[in-house]
Amino acid sequence: MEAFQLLSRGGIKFNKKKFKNDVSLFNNAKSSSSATDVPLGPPDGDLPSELDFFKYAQNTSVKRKAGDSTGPDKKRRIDDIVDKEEDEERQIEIHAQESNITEGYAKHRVVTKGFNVPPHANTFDALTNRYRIPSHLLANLSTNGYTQPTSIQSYGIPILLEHRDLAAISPTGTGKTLTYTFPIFSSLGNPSTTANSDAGLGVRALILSPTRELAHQIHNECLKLSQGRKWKVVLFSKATANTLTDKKARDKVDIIISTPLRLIASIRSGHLELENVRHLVLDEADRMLDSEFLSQVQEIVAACNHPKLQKAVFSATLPANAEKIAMGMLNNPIRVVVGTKDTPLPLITQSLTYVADDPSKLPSLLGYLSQPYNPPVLIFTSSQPRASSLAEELILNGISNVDCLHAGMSKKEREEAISRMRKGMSWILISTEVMARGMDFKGVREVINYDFPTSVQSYIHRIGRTGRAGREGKAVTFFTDEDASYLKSIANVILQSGFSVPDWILKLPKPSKIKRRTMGKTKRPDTVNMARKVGRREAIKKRDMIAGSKRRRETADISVETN
DNA sequence: AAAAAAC
Repeated sequence: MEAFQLLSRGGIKFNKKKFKNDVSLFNNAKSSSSATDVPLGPPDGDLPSELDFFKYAQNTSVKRKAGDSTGPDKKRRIDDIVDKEEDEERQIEIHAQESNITEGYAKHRVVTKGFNVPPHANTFDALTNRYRIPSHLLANLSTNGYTQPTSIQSYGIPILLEHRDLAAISPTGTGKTLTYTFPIFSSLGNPSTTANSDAGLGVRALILSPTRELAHQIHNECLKLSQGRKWKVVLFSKATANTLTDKKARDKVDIIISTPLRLIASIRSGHLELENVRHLVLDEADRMLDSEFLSQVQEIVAACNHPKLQKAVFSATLPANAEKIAMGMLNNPIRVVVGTKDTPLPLITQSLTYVADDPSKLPSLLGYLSQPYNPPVLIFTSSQPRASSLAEELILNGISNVDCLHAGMSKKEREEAISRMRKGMSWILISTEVMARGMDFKGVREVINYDFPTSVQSYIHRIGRTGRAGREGKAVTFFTDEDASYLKSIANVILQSGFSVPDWILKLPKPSKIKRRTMGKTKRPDTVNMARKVGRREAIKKRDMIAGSKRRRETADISVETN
């Protein structure tokens, strides 16, 4: 049934002319459970490209040279030395193969690059044959439902277990967190609280995250793996930092998960030593290495001065400049790319919706929400005030269970919003970029980009909040005339994922730098003010029109899964 | 390339 619905939804909904006459025509792609509402599928009997995951897996061409494969490491691999290539005057082996691991429906291509890449492990059992994995760790895997490693896990875990540096690029929702937490717990020896002669005391693993929420989520994952042993895994905050001002207390810590600035505050105040850290992980690496975070991260990396420090960076996206910085930080790194770089999961059905201008967005959204949809829905705006005001606006329009989350809110408010989301109590969460990366809400099946994302990376991470762990998802992106400058690049991403995009968008010229600059300066008004000025009348009309929407929604296909 | 997030 799910597959049928996905099949029926189609790709791009776009109708510029009609919009000018009637806002309501822009109630876009529905996901109804009622069979009568479901439009007919594509006329041809072929599998639509969005469901043809194998095609997706083959999307990227890899240069193949026939013949020569007589590398020194040939025996490490039975099947897959595909290519050799000169890279920065060094001979680097390229291993490429179709992974035989199925994640949902998707088959991912995995490409590794680097010296002496350890063979991957297709099962967790294969890992135990090759490495000494503590039994409690294996037990915790199965208790938490990890039966089969994902692609990134089967490649990344052996690499990290052999204490190699790693740059891992794998799509959203494919199990990156476990890829680095598992080897940490496996390699850490004994908790600092017990006899631990070889590795010394104190924090020996450090995981950095760009947001508090993601750090919190990583901490939860660590707790799952640490069950039954006395690991001290600290989610670093002002409060926890204050419990560690005593060196004796710090010596009991094994793992710290933190945002950069919080950690730096403790280093500078002399209340934290990182010289025994053997595992350093940058999650959302490209974000952590962009201009605002870079110097902070560099300061932390410099403080981790243990000679056996292992560094690993993870992300679903890694643009060239970020990769360059990352590779410069790593020592003899192995690079693993799962799937096609900078391409979202094929499980996410993507579409673009034209909404003319900013004032038209609210009526369009209300129209969208008057149709049956799958809560909880995650909605992205471009700024904190716009997130808050849109939340108010939806509530004013009689939509219940609306939550808002941005970094301008208090820690407590943020935690409560997350908690309601996890419990399935929110139907709609309106947020900024703070929620764009890493957050794993298994129930989220729809993402709406109310404001256009300002980068391809942002787009990929935002829509990656759905379609997690092999589930289907749906992503709708509003665009206005103002978004023309970025439209083409996002449209290319959608095209690359196997969905169709109107021709005229792909033919858009590259916007001049001057234009881009002026566009960046046009300030978007709050959605509230905007609604008062222009959209209010339509909004009220719409509200009356959709007064029955609650009734309708109750009969809609509501399946909220909680974590 | 640009806003948000980090304390």
